[in-house]
Amino acid sequence: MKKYTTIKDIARSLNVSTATVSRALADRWDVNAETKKMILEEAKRLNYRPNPIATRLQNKRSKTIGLVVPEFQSAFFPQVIAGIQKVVDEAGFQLLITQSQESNEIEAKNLCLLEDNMVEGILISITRDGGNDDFYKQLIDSGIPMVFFNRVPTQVDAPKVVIDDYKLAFFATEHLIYNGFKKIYHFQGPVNLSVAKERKRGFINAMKKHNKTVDDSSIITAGVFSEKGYLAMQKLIIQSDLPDAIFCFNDPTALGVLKAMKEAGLRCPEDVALVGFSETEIAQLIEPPLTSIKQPTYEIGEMAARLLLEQIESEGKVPYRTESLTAKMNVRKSSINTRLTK
Amino acid sequence: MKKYTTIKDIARSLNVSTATVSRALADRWDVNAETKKMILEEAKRLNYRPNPIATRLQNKRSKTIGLVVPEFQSAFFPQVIAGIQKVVDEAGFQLLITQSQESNEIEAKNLCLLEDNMVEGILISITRDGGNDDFYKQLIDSGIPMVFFNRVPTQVDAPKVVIDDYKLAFFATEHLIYNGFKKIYHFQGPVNLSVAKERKRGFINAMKKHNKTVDDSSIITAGVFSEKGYLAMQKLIIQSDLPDAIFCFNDPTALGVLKAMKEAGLRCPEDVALVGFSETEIAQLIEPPLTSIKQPTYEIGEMAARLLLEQIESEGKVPYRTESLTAKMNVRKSSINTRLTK
DNA sequence: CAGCAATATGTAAACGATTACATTTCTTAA
DNA sequence: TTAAGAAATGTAATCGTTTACATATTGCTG
Repeated sequence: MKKYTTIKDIARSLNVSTATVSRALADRWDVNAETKKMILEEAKRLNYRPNPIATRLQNKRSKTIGLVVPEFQSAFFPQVIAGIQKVVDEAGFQLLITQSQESNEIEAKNLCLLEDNMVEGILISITRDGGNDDFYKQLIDSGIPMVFFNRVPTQVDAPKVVIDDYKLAFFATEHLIYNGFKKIYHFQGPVNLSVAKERKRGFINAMKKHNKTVDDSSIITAGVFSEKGYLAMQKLIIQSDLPDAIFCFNDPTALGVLKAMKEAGLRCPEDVALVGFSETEIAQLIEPPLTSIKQPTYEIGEMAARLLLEQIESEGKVPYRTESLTAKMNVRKSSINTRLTK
Repeated sequence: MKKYTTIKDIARSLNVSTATVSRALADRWDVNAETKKMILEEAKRLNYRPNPIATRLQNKRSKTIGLVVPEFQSAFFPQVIAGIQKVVDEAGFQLLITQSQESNEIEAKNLCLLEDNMVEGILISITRDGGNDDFYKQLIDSGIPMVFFNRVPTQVDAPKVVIDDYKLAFFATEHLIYNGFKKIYHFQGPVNLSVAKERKRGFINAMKKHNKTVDDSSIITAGVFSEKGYLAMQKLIIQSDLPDAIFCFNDPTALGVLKAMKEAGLRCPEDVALVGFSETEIAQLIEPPLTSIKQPTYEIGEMAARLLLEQIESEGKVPYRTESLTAKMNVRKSSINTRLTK
């Protein structure tokens, strides 16, 4: 095990008390300028580094915040994490990152782990199965602030960071309608997820506004991964029940749909147009480039971290608020009606 | 701030000393069975949880290992991290994840942070600029074991986990040659990266073996991101200096190349065939599906974590070893010579 | 010159846990 | 009967840092 220089080493070598050293290093007013200089020099010479563990024990603060995300295979969460990291680093906190792998059980285990590590607050985006509402409430009651982002529980009262999924789903659907597509389907996400519900609601209301019928057959559950989109689309192709446009819950789903289409010799957007959601770099790289909703991923992370730090510093005295960030629809070739433009 | 139950609370409430409580909780032999039972019950009643910070200070072990990756926007590192997490969790260690953002400076900062947090070991994949060799050596000398994976330094003596980049690059190139492509180029990665050097070496030697000339014009530097591949390909197109196949350093580069090709009306593989490296899910989803080398990402993470734990537990008494895992080439449409098959 | 700030430093307790050593009580063998 | 050992528990130091309080020295005012 490595031997570190401690405050005692400095004190001994300089014949002063550890208290003085501590004060000098903390740059307090009540220590002689010369002594301070001497101590700082000696500290440098001995390559002194404060032991954060001791500091934390003394200050009764872990200076750590916990993070729980469903996964980080897709590009979305890594980008959010980058934003979180920045804010958390600047505030001198550390980040403990965990993955729930879309399982409520693992999520609960992760939360316990974070609690055991005395995190001062928790950032979380819940699993697609809806998470552990009671546990969240318990943690918050016990004094650990939580901030939810992106995937948030409806029944828990806490700060949240979201985008206006409803509005953007509405826009996306209207965009397809204005482009002259007649038979529009929605491939919805996991039914337990509030974001999925909101996007679906946006789709339905936009359709209704334009007097288009929405029935059971026009809303198909297709999960979060490309595989599910692929299978769902294959099924439609076999049934010969093809819409002329699909608004997908997210980009991976849309990519899966596209794959199934290509295999069946269908062309996008000529045969079926597509719109995705929460785009990543790939949207622009594939053929055809995919129309999608660009979420401010980095900013979501920053904002969530800020709200949490706010709760921590204020010791829960600041009222909860929900921040809704604006996203943007990027129209690309996959949703342009070629018949209309000709 | 939350109030936790401590060992003192239990001791006080039961009128025993903290030493006895500590011993009972650690399940030592020298404590009366009844006392032990009483203490365990009281601990449960008071919902006692040991304070990990105090334990670490006392034991001088942080039970934490640090991780430094260049980024986690691409799918590669997140998958590796998943493998690391598993092993590290099982060993009862925690993982402190940091990102160097491909900058040597940030990497050095991250390493300092990890050192300050008394991590017991470090897992690292270095930046594309070649990292901080001297710093690594210094850390290892000071007693912090390090294990390098994927992107490893050549000058530092330490355990490493890699795949046989040379061999697979050789195979990939031969695959293109066997497919009858005549003019084959290599878009190489950052010149400071050993993996880039190895892949280039594989390319060159495969070409030589088959008596094909390799000159300056057939090896083009294109970095790690799709943007660079895109720009490099645009340049070739403008110069009308088109090969009939390109072996790319990685998939993002290949995707960038593909984008430039599509914009120029070129078709893959008919006009230019492509092979990528270290594939992710997208390789199968794009059109045409991309031939690429599939790395055992999860296993790389597991192996790296295991080697590190081995170093930690043995206190550096186990000799260093380099593990080379096997990767696999997945041949897809992007590299099939259509002229040949007809 | 008494008395009081202001300045600078030291002493010691504290954070929560662990553990070497000391102490007490009880067995047990010679 | 007694010395030695086992069994169970307590005392106090320790990890590295912070800080309330005590102390000592100096300068300044009336």
